[in-house]
Amino acid sequence: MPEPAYVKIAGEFARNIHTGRWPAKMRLPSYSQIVQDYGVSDIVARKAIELLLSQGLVRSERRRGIYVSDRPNLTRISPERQRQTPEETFRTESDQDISVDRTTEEVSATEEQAGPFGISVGDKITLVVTRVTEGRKPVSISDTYQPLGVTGVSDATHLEETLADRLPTTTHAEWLGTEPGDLVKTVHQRFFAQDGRLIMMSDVSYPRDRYDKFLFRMVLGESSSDANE
Amino acid sequence: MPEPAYVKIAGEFARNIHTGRWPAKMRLPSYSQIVQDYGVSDIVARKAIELLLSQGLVRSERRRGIYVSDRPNLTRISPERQRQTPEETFRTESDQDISVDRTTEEVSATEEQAGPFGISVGDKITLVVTRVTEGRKPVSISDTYQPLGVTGVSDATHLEETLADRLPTTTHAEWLGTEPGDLVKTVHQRFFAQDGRLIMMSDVSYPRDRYDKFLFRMVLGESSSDANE
DNA sequence: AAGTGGTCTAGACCACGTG
DNA sequence: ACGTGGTCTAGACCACTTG
Repeated sequence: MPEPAYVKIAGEFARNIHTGRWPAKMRLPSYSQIVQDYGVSDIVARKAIELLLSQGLVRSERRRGIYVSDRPNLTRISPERQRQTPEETFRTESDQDISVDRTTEEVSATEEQAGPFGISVGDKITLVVTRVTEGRKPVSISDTYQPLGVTGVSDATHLEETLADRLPTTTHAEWLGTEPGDLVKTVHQRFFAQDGRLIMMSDVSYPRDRYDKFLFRMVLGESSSDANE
Repeated sequence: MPEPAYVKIAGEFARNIHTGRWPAKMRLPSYSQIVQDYGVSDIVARKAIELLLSQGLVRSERRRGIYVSDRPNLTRISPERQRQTPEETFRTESDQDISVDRTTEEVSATEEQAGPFGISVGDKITLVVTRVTEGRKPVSISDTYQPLGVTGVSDATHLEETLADRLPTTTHAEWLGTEPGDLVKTVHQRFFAQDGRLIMMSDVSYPRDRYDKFLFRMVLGESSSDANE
């Protein structure tokens, strides 16, 4: 039960990236190169790269090559980012051109929105789709729902964020340019007012190589016992 | 550019699981079964299963089979769980036998602990290793560090949790019984006192199929602007 | 003895980007 | 024209579990 070849190769590559020996955006050796360099077969090289892809360390551009992620150590921090506009948030994360595009429309609430908002299916709500690019590369797309008349979240005092790995909706997949079968990081947000009323809901998708980790700052209630799980 | 065969198969299986047609713990068709049923090759069947594995919908038991996750819809909720002991937390998540084992020792702080705690490398600190099993299956292992003399986190008022997908440490991998190259969900916790002092740090690992999603409840600061990213 | 999941080899075709 | 990443086939061996 020795370490499989693809784990060994992936480990070596990961170390190169973490230590900075392989800088951001560097092109990795191609599959055929790896096959030659390490004397392994095609599939071993692919499994190694796939391991890096699922950790978000590298990104694949079809027919061009595999590249080290743009910022392999970026952390998404909540809830601070909610006090800023997306422009501000992404600008602090980046040294490149950020572009934010919003489209607003009125749609009929489905079961998914009607339930949490406490309205009826078919009731009109506002949908804002926000698309963010960084230096021409899409980095985020979100669907934001609010009841008519409500604008912004200045009344919100509490935020719930749910993080999961999901197959993106077709709309999100198209915008992010992911391959069929590619998972994305999804953040589902719910903003609540002081009285517990739901003010806004948002579904955000990020490509897997966007963030290395997700940080959440929380306030603890009265008595916390021993914490370790 | 049609949908690849393995995405189609994985989608079909995922639907079966989400709708409950395939109940928790059910054994999936074996690779050779899938090959026959769908008239595809070995590698297509494997890529399909792998897609489910990375979403945590199924779990693989070597030489036994692929099984639907025990609770394919479980959510890990913070910070509520910090007010409970691990026994209580996992008990509410489960209908099975929960066993929690703790070992305490004194170790020398490495750079990783010394920095955040504001002590010197080599200073003694307390390390508590907590191992949790559910019905004989390991579901969590954590390394908890505290300065000597500090016990518990009753003074903590703030909690930071960082979520990431990582290759586990050897200790964690052994306990969880993961295969080489398997990623795990890691939660890095930091407990702070009112004055901002770091009281406790903890590194927790979960197998990929333990939680479907991670929920975090946060309090928003004064002025929140428009939130969509 | 048969079946299983995990690893691996040696090929192949396609659509597209680059030089 | 060539190299690229993505998909796919048809084999193989191993170590172990199950009947």
